[in-house]
This record gives sequence, structure tokens and C-alpha cells, in this order.
Amino acid sequence: MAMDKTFDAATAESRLFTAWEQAGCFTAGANAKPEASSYCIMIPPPNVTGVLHIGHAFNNTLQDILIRWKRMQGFDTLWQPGCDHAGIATQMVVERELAKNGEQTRAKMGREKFLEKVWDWKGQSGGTIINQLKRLGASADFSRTAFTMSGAPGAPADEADGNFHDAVIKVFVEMYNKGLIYRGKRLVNWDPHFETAISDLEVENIETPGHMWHFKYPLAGGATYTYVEKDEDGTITLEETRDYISIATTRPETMLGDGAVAVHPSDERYASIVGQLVEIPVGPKEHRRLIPIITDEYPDKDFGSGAVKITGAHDFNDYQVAKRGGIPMYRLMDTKGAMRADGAPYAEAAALASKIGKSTKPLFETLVEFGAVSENTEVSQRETVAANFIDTINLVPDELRGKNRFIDGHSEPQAREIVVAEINAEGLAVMVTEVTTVKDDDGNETEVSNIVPYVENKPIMQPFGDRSKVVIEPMLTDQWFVETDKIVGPALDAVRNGDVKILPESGEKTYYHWLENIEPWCISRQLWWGHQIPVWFGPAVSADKQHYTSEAPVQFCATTEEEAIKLANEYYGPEAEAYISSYDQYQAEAKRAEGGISGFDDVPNMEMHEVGKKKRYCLFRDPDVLDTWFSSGLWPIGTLGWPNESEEMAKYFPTSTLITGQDILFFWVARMMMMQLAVVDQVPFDTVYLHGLVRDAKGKKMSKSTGNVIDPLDIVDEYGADALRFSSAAMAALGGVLKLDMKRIEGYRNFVTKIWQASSYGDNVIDAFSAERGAEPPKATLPLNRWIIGEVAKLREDVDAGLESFRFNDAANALYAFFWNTFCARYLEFTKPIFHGEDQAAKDETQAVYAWAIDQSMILMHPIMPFVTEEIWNVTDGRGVDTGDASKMLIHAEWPTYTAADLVDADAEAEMNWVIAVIDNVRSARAQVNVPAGAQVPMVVTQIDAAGQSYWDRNEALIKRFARIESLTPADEAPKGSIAIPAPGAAFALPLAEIIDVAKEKARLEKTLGKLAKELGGLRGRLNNPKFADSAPAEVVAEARANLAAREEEEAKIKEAFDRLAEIG
RNA sequence: GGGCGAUUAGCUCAGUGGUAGAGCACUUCGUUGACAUCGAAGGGGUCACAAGUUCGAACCUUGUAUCGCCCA
Repeated sequence: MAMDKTFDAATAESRLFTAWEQAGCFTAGANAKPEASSYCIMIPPPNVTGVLHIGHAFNNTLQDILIRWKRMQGFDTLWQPGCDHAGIATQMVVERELAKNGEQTRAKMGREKFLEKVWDWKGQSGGTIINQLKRLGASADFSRTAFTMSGAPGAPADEADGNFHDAVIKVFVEMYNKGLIYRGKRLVNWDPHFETAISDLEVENIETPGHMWHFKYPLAGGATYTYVEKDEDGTITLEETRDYISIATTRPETMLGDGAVAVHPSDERYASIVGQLVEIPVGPKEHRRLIPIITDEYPDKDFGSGAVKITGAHDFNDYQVAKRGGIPMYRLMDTKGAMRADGAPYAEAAALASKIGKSTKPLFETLVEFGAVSENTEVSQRETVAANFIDTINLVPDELRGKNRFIDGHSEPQAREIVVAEINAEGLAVMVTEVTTVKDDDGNETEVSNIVPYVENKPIMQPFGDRSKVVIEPMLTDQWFVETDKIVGPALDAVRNGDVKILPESGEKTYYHWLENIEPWCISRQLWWGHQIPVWFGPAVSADKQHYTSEAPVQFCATTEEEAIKLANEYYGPEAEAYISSYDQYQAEAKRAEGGISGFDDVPNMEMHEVGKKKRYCLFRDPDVLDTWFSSGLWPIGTLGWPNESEEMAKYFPTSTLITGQDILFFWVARMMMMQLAVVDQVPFDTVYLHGLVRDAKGKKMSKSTGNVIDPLDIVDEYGADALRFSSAAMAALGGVLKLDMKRIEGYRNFVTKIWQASSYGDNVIDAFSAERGAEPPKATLPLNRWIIGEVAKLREDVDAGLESFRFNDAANALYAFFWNTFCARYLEFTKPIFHGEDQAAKDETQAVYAWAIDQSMILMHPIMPFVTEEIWNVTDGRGVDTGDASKMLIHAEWPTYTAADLVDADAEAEMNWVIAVIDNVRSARAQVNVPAGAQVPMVVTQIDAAGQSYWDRNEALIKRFARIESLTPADEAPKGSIAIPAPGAAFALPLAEIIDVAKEKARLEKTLGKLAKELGGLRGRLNNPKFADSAPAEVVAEARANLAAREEEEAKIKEAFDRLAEIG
């Protein structure tokens, strides 16, 4: 059948993809040989809200290349696709959707209704990205498409078949029972927009213009001290009496929650006042709170005044200091980042806090003394109980309550601005002299000195939520944590001992560095969309189970409500019973909505009820959900059916290769390692291939605001999926930066066309595909055919070597160079004289070899360019997708195993190299002396060895055609004024005295001689160095010798030609 | 400040000890029967700098400079 003029990617792609899918080509185990080893890739699950961007396209192309390659090799392959429920991102998208449609807000419709909406949305548009992957030719087993929320309560019937939810819950319970998960009041990153905690990794620190204010904290009771400053030599530079300590801060509004002022223990300037009390210079004058001056290693003597205010509830460094020093941590803000409005009036709260601040006893004892907590509290609970009490104290002055923490888009001054203004007004700012130049009416400039508050304008590192883009507030809240330091060991060992390989190797270093310094992982999120934490709270009872206590609630962690009740009943004893109240869960949420974010300790019904004779204890479930990465951390086992003992789990786990972006090494890769090892005690994969962000041609990040975003589907539309895929492979150098240049894609689109044209030549011109053919190379006698068969074998080795070492670029470049430069530019051209000749046997042989070489090229190119290759496979022989038979399609063709050692014929290779050298040398010489391209010229041979003569005899027609030689005449000497053509073992000349420019030809030869001289110099230098022969490997020395001989021969010929030319001018 | 990396042709990048490569761009020529989404021929690099190891360094070591990315 005659092939069309060009490959129509747009129509072919969907047709081919449908044929593959219908024939079941992608399903797990398709095309596997009996007893095959398995090869499994887990897709990094894209967000279910996502649309395909160029990074996905790149990432999934690499996965598809490996899967197609392994599938053709007969491995039992599984490429597992699916999506991540992406808690924050999805909740955000659906909320935006609701707002757009004028529906009720999330808060108004409530949890259950909202979750229904999310599932609706997921059902309607959740599959977008998976369908987009198909446009790339992704051959994942779509019948197994997984979802990290499948099987969760509330999932619609058609979503409930998976059991990912069960896996997540089971892991949580197991880890809880092993003591790897705990709940505690810790300082976490709080996102005031989404009103949830987020993990360290979800925070982006961005340098932002900020201010550093300097304030005076007066010593209590008007005390004074002598403040002395010295320079490096110990000379006193300043000595004065002060009644204050100077503090620098970028966050004045947090002064309200200060628990102490800290100085370095070795700081002599403040040694005399350590232990004294200072007054926080904010809030109503009559209720000023006193806090102690303490010592801690944290303050930097050389930074600011050397003294630091300690606000444990709103700063990570201060938190550590406060923990070390038992300093109370007063939370000042609510879930929206506004100043708290709950609790007792300021006067009362400040008085209590002041008393606490003055106490020299440990915090718990102090609180017992004030009757705030019970001295009977169990020792293990004391810290929690004390912290919970402290958290009820609202130290925000009445007039600031409900205001935002800083101005951030508000028109009115907010807490920060008001606090600063009040301190300045009271004269407690540190003052400096500022000199400004003013012009009077006559234009005369005068310098004016003003005493002004000392405020430095300086960039500060400000934390932002990676999703919400709002300023993150460190907030002291109750959260769930994974005790990462307990599970990190095996994850580190697995990479250290080589069980898991991370590529490029630098990724391993980064991995070690992070895991060796890992922090507890905050896994609870105050969201609705996600896996709800399987812990139920109940009231604590006394040891004799007779009465309720005010201690922190008891946790019952279980996979189901029934289990939780069972656990609770065991705890409460036979005379009581537990029941579940969803009402109380809502109470807890409502409490949080009002700004109470610390816990559920005093949720109304959280106590026992006497019903008849039996005590009843109300349980309610923690309303929080798990961090999305907690569930995606279980992606490998979760998608394979764990915790059931599934066949897939046995076959495909541990999986083989993970291909993902460097940016989620910590988020995902490290966590999968830790969790799989913690849960099933096996590594999740053998090899991790990390790649960078795909950037634009100039190396800039693609972003909507820059307007340089390239939509991969636009590329597919314009250039075809194969061109995009080939570009991806060619860009994928290990550790390389990924700059996507449209020019390059265009170039690979041209390559696709080239492949098509070469096939079309085989089909339409030489009719190569009509004969039967198989995987074995045809019997060939012609050196040309024997040579190309060997070249194909070399290519097979190169492609396999590239893919085996994840050097996709090497594989791609080998294919490109072979097909364009060797197959098309040489072999295809060289077949032409045969088909224009009369030798039928030669024609038959060449048809067969041509067809075989095309077949093999299609096979070897298929993993990278599945569409054009499958289409050619189909069109050139009526095989393939048109049959509907998977076993006949290229996608399931047998990957070759022949080697260069099997198929390379050294004689044929030498012959073809000689022929090519002669042609190239003639062409080069002709072009340089401006012989018209079309002109047929005579050639003279002055010297030729036996091998050369036989090469010539066998290839005369070919050489004459491509070098445009009309005749070859032997001569003793080259005619005067001819152009020299050296070749290995031969010397030719073109007698063109009448048309050439002698000076030009001399210049050409001189240039060649110059190059040769340089090369010869290097070679001789090496060979004359006795140490070289002694130390270098024998083959390197031999190669250098051979090289030298060849160059010397060439030089001699050119010198001779040059001398001859010199005779005539 | 800590960690990781980069610096090679005009541009984008390969190149893991044997003397420099690709694509694009550029110059000249060419509508020769697969292909102008093409063909032929060419120009172009002190491999950031410095010192060291080595018979031999773009490659290994150390330092310097500049630029990225990640974490504080």
C-alpha cells in the first residue's frame, strides 16, 4: 500500500491509542513472557484537581519509555496510574467553584454536604489529567486507575471499590500503636487563610521588605544599672546608667505574649540584671505585665542589642528557648491570624499572667498554687495540663481584640501598627538622630537633625503558605505528629547500603542531609477533605474508674467506631459504657471556628452522664484529617491492594523505578521510604530517578505571571506527541537542567517526518516491504547490506545501554544520529544505484535488508516515539493495529537482543568507511574550490593498495554517483594543477587545472596541513615520551601509533600535492 | 549562614582520565527521482580562573570568582 506523503499525527494518534487500549496492550502483565520478572512503575499521582503541565508531560514520558521498553522485552510490567486527593488544593478549588456558582459557603453547608460537593466535583472533572496523559501516549494500566481517597466514607458507589482509605487508616492505627504517632501541643506553621496547620515543607520562605523596631523594656520598679559597651580591644566606648533593656523585633504585636527577655549567659552588659523583672511596654499602663530576664544560648550578642524577647507561642526560636526555660507561651491569635477575642477581659488575664511571670517556681507548681490546675494531675499529664491552662489566657488588650495581627491589606491600623504607635507615644522607642536636608523657599538647603524612633528598614525572611500565599503564623496548637526520628533509620540505611539507588547521585546527598536532620512531621490538617484521623476522644477517669477527672482527654485509636467503642469500654470498665456522639465532634469544630484552636478539653458534653445505673461516656472523633502526603506516602502498597494479601502486591512489590521531580524528594520519596519500611519492612522501589523542573528556553521558571507557560497539549497539537516525547528524552541528561526550546521540538518533529519519508521510500520507491520478513537479519552478501546490519546491532546496544543507565538522552541521540546520519544520509542513498541497476539478486537482498533495518529501527524507536513507529509498522505490511491483534502490533513486538559481536562485519565496515571517505573527500574538495555541484568531473588515481582497489571495483558506480565522478584514470603522477584527494591506502586527484584557482587550492591544502601538523605534534609528543609507552594502556598506545601512521600518510600526500601545485604558481 | 550543584561554540546543552561533540543559529552552494519539515560544503571553543595529582586533565584534588537551587 502506498504511504501518504506525510505522517498525520493529529488523526493517527487517537486512532492508534484507541487500538492499543482496545486490544488490552497496557494491562498489567500484557506481553509478558512466561515466568517473566516483573517491572513496575508507580506514577507520581497528580492532584485530582490538576491539569497537565509540561513537568507532568516530561515525567510521564520517561516512565512510558521505560514501561514500553520493558514490556517489549517481555517483562511482566505494571505502570500504575492514579490521582492524589490533594487536600488543600482540592478544597480550595471546590470552594472557589461554590463561590463562582453562588452556592453556600463551605462553613454554611457543613462538613457532610461539602464533602458531597467535593465528590461530585471529583466525579465530573477529576479525570481530566488522566485523559490528558493519554494524549502523550502514556501506556499505563488505566483499568487500575487509583485514587488516594477511594473507599473513604462518603465516597459515591462508583468510587468505593478501592481500599486506599482502609490502607491509610490501618497504617495510622498501627503506627499509633507502635508509638510512632502522637498528639501534642507544639508550635506549628499555621495557615490563616485555610485555617489549618501545615508542615515545614509546605512553607516557602521569601525575602520580603520588613522593619526592625527597637524598644525599651523598663526595669521593674524603676531599677537602674550601668550599661557598658566595649570595642574589640576592650576599650569602653559607651557607659551610661539605664533603667531599661533594649529589644529589637520585627513583630511588635507579639510583644503582648512575651514570656521573658533572654540574653546570652556570657553577655557582660546585662549580667548584673539577669533575674530581674522588666515591664512589657505595651497594653494599658495600669496592667503592665512583668517578665523575667533570663539567660539562654540562643541570643546573639552581636545582633541588635543582644537581648531578645521570648514569645514562645509565635516564634520557632523563642519556642525552643521557652521550652528550655519553662517560660509560659501565650497564644495571641485565632485561626484567622486575628488577635484573640475570647476569654476573660484583659485586666484579669494580665494580672494572672503577671503573677505567673513573677513566680520563681516551675510553671506547673505555680499554677497549682493559683488553683488553676489540680495537684493530683498525673505526672505524665502535667505539662499538657499546664500548657492547656496557659492557652486559655488571652493577653490581647481589649481594644486590640479581633483586630488583624498586622495591616496586610486592611485600611485601618491593626495590632502591629497600634502597638508601635502607642510605644512611640509613650517614649519607649529607642531614639536615633536622623539628619535630613530641607530646602527653604529660596532653595537654600539646610541640614536638620531630628530625634526619631529607631526603625531599620531591612529585608526579612517571611514564611508564606505554598498554596494560600498568605503569611504563615507560628502557632501553638494541638496536632498529630509522626515521630520521624524513630522511623528514619531504615530509610537512611536502605540508601546507604545500596538497596535503593537515587539518581543523580547528588540526590542521595540531599536525601541524607534532610533525613539526618529530620523534624517531627505534623500530619493533622484542620480541613474536611481528607482521611479523617481515626482517633476518638473520651473523658479521662480516675484510676479506680469511679469519677471523671479534668485531665487531658483519653484517646482511642481504632480502624472503626465499633473498635473505638470496644477500646473505650475496656478503659471505662464493666460498669460503664461508651457511645459515639457526632454532635460533640461538631461542637469541637464549632469551638475551633470561634477561635479556640487548642483542643477539645472542655467541649460541652465531654463528660459522663448517669443514665439509670450505668455511667455513659461520650466519645467523639477527632475532626481533623491527615496530611495528603501521609496517604500518598503509602501509594506503592495502597495501590497494590495492601492490607489485603493481593496477587499484585506479591508480584509487583517492591516496585522497580520511581521517576519524579527533585522538588518532592522530601515531600514524597523520603516519606514513602520511611513509611513502607515502617509498615511492611520493605523498600518501596529499587531506583529513584530525580529530574529538575522543566523551564523555558531561557531557563526561567514557567509561570502564569511571566506568561511563559507552555501547554504540553498545544505542543502535541502542533508538532505531535512523538516530537514532544523525543524532546523530553533528549533533554533528560542525568542531573541536567531542563530547558524546553520550541526550536528543538520543531527539530524533532522534522525527525519524525524524516522517519516517515525513509519508510515511504522503502514502501513506494523500492517496494521493500512486500517480502516476508522476521526478526532475524536477512542473509546478505553485499558489503553495504552487511554494514548496515552491523550498524543496527550497534544501535541496539547503544539504546539499551542508554535506557539501562537512565541516560535517556544517550538513547535518543543514538537513535537520531543513526537514523538521520547513517541510515538516511548513507545507507538509503547508497541503495539507489542498486535499484537503478540491473542486478536482481542485489535488489532482492537490499529490499529485504532495507525492510529489516526499518523494522528494527521502528522497534528501537518505539519506546520514545510510539505513534509514528506503530503507524509505519502498520502501514508497511498490513500488520499492526489494523488487525486488532495485540500480538501483531509494534507495541508488543519482540525487543531484539543481537549484539555488535554477532552482526558487525569488520570487512564490510572497513569497505564502507573507505567508500564514504573517498566520497566525502571529493565532495569537500570540490565544494572548497567551487567546482559546480552538478558538474561531472574526471578523476585520476596515482596510488592505490589492493584493498582500496577491490573497494573501488565493488563500489565504483556508487562512488561515481555520489562524488560526481565521470571516470577514473590511473596515472603515475597527478597532473599539474590538480586537486589532491587523499584516501586511506590511496591517492586520487581531480585534474581541473583549467577551472580551479591555484591560489585557493594552495590555501585549502595549507589549512589542512596546519590542522594535521597540530594533530601530529600532539601524537608525536605523546609517543616520544617514554613514560607514555610505559604507563598508558597498550591499546591506547597502539591506537596512537596507528593514528600517527594514518596522519603521516595523509600529510605526505598533501605535501606532495602542494609541491606539485607550487610548480605552476 | 549551612547543604547541593553549575560555569564547554553565538544560543541551548552532551561529554566520569587518552587531546572537543550535538542540535539550533550563521556563511556558501543546491528545486539531482524519500524528504525544502530537505540536501552538500564550511566557519566558529585557552572547556570560568589559579595551583596541584598524572605519561596524559573539560573530566580527579584544592583554592578563587560568578550564577543557580534547597534549607535556615
